[in-house]
Amino acid sequence: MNYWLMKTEPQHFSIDDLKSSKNATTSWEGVRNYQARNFMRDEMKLDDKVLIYHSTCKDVGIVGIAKVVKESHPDQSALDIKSPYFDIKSTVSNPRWFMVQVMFVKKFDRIISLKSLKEDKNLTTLHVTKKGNRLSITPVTYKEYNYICSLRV
DNA sequence: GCCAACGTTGGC
DNA sequence: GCCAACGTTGGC
Repeated sequence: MNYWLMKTEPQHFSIDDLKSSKNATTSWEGVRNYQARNFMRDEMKLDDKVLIYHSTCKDVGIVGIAKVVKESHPDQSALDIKSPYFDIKSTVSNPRWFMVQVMFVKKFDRIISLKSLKEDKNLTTLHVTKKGNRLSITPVTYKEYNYICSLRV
């Protein structure tokens, strides 16, 4: 099993929005970065665990856990001309963008702030603590995942 | 709103 | 293939 961190902007789609979604499940649409796409398309497998991270907001950090419930399939929003994620270069026969579906697992009792992640000596290898990190989906090691879960319930 | 860091585009 | 220009991300 693999472990991941996925960023979301809570003013757009928060962990509470995920929890209150139908079946507590959402399609992770709108990723338009090749590296992040490749993780979803090639490496994210059923039941992989996902740390949900809130970015570009007042309280930045990891807020809870989700899991993969459907593996890679084409991101339909790229084909929808009315979608903000529309991409003219993506077609039905040759889709450019892929997504997975994730399901809410739990919300932590409180956020694990970016500040505390950065200060934690056990998490110096976590991608999100590194300067200039912009990738919206990053792999997390089993060790990092377990450690982060041990910080919160 | 600022700005550093990074990704993408396109001319050459 | 190089690289400058531009666009985006995201913390602060």
